[in-house]
Amino acid sequence: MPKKEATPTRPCLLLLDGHSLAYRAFYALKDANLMTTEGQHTEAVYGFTSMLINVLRDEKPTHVVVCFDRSEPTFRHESYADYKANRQETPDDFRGQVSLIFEVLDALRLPYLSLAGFEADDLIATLAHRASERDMNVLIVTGDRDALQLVDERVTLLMTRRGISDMTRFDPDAVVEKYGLTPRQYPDFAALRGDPSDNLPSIPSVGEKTAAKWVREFGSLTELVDRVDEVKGKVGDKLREHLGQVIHNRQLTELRRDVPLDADVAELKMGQWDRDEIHKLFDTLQFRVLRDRLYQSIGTAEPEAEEGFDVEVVTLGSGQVAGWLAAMPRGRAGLAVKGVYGSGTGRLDHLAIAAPADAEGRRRAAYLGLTALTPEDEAALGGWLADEDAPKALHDAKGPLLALWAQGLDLRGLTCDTALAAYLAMPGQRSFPLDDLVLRYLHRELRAEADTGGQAALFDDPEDDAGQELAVRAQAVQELAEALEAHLEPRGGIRLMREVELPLVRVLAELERAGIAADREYFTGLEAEFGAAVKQAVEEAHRVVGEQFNLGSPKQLQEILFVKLGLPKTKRIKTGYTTDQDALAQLATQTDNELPTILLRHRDQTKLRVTVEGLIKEVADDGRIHTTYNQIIAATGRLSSEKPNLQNIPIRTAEGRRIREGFIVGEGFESLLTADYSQIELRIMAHLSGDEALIAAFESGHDFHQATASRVFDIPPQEVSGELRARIKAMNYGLAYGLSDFGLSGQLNIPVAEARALKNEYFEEFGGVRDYLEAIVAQARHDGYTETILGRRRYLPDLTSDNRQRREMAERMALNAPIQGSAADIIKVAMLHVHRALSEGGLRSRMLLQVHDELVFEVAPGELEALRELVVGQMCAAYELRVPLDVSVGVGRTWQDAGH
DNA sequence: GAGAACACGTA
DNA sequence: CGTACGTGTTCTCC
Repeated sequence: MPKKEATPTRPCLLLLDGHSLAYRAFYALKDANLMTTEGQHTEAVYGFTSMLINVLRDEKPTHVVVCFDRSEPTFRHESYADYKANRQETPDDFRGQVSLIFEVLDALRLPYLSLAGFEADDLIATLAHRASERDMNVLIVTGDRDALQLVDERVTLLMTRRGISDMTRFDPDAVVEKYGLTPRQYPDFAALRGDPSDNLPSIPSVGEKTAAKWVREFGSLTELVDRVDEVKGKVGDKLREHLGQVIHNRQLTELRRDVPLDADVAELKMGQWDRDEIHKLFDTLQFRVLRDRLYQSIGTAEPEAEEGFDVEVVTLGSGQVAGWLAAMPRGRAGLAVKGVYGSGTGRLDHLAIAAPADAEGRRRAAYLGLTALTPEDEAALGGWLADEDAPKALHDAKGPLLALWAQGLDLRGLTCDTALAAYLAMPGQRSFPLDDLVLRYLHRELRAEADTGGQAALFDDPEDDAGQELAVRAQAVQELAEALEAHLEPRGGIRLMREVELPLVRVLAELERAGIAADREYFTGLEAEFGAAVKQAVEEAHRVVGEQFNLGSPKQLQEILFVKLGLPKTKRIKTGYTTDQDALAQLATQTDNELPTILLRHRDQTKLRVTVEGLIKEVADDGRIHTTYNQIIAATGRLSSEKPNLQNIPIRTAEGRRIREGFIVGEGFESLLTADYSQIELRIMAHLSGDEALIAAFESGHDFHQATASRVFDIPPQEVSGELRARIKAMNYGLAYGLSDFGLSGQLNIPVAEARALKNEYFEEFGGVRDYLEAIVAQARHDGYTETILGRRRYLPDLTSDNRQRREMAERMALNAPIQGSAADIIKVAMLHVHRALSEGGLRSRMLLQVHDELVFEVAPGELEALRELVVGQMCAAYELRVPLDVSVGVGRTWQDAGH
């Protein structure tokens, strides 16, 4: 086999409009008033550099150049004396910053250009044109809308929206979607509309709407001019009257693609920057944080992997799907999708399927659009996707699954989800981008392998680029699935993936699709109520202090509390002294000042108001809230919930519980049912430690905390006071978190010595627990990881760290991970079993939410008792511990009523 | 403007 | 100086 050269699918040229971005940055940061100690303003150079770092990190261009305007008049000024005549003079604070930007670019070894008589836009147009001709992709970054005319299949525009980094990405479709016009039509539209910023006059009573309508109707300005008599009414007269001016506008709006530049686009390659020079320059500019960001994001030149992916991809046209699928070799296919999904729904537009290697070792892939399938194609594809016996691998399948469901398709036969597999292999990582995994496990780049020598024609059609890209992903997923399975196999992770995590994807998708019904009006009323309470607290606080201040600002609070009022100092934090709940409560009792109490109420009510606001925003058109569960975030194996987070809805206070009344039973259902495990983590601790006394406490039939307290203090259970029970409860729970004597003393408000004594008394009775906790840390230090009852690992390299703080942190994690993680394992198994039993039992009731140790169901009419029995039965039997699992159930119209 | 810090809700 | 999360607001960057 001839060695293939490692070139990316296609080189990418990044073109930036220097002045446009510098101005944006300057105005965005003007209020921040950034300057060096010598008084040199740095808003523009700071903002520009910050944006540049982000774009380089996110887009990884191969070539780059920054274009600047010049002070000399341009050909536009010659043609139109008033061109940009209304521009305000450059602000004083901005002066000098452009030359600093040049210095930054020099240090970064990035080229920049300007040419007398032309604007940066024209240079960009010219370079984009040249790059396109050389088959490069182009990415333009500017705040100038005139650049929209340059967008085509090869040229993408990133336009700054408000500041500098909030950018909209424009490909041709996006331009049409946003403006209802093609990129080519945009300058026609701009000429008709006029442009106040360039001082181009507009036609009286013709605004954006009319201008856009004409261009759409006639197709182009030329056509409109030819048939100008067809435009009826007063606006028609106005148009005819100002036609000359419009045509002149049009000439000025056109960007020149033939600027006489010496630059050869192929030579604008990204190079390595000068570390020394960057250090010196950033020292002068006093860019401390920015330097760290630079080194972090692009500082470590990533190890270049040599190879990409060899894929033969065909774009399947009408009627070709069935045949291609039928001819696919046996084995597991890789799948990659393009589309949007989330919040329980979605829509896919393209799909790539990477077939397993055939007998000769050839790998073929197909790329197909989902929007224009023939009925036959759709049937063939749908059949294959839903075929349990056609094995597939996908990266992060839950979203795509929801999208497919929304499109009337199903996905079965998933034998590996590479994101899940990677999560089990590296549970501490918080995200699993495909390109990173490919580099780590396959030692390759996520890109197509291009043949050397004039084969560029292969990819001439930009449409094919998209297909190629998606096919590469599909291929990567297919190979990655094998690699990750090979990695997990000897580590005991395969069963966990196949029997728990993978089947759970489907269950979670159903939860997300179902959502939970919300009472929007109720929430709105609640929001108003909390809002009023907030307002009142603010007024009271201002009155008490005698001045206006922002109660939401910890910084201002510190100033008021500790300086102005001179109240006792609280716990130190990075920025001074904490103003958190505990501290405020302490101040409230320590002093006569009523402010801490008011602040507490303000915090409280603000939090509730904000929570309700967040929920209202998330109510979908179906009147339900569809959260998204993240299965690959929590290092312990728990799920997390986002958009909105339904796992932290208040429950502790009466006011907070009112929010739960807004979660209601949906139409067609009878009630909500909640089922939660009582003290599951403590039961797991009893199981794992095997401590007979602890096990006995669970089997005693008494309240668990009461029973343990009775044993510690050697008194009959019924004589355990509330105070003693509370102490032991804190102890029971604290143990699983690695609670220190200090922490316990703080929590119970007792001296450290007393806390230590309490702990010793506890361990005298429950010595097995201490032995277990010590053993688990020792084992983890030895092996490098902890394990749950289902073999879920958590790696803790810091257990051998020299840094005491890090090491002790890791020790607490090691204590907690098997307990929290095993609880997560058990409820995941319970969810699978409940789900299966619901379907096998033919029940219409459905699972809606999971909150770590609680499941929420919607009860179909007449199914309450059957559901209760099924849920309790399945949850209790999910895993056999040395103590029984206990489940308590509540039923009601709202989540609050269903609580217990 | 982006990112860090703080604060706080749940299990 | 108790684990695991997600979200909102304010402040800093220089």
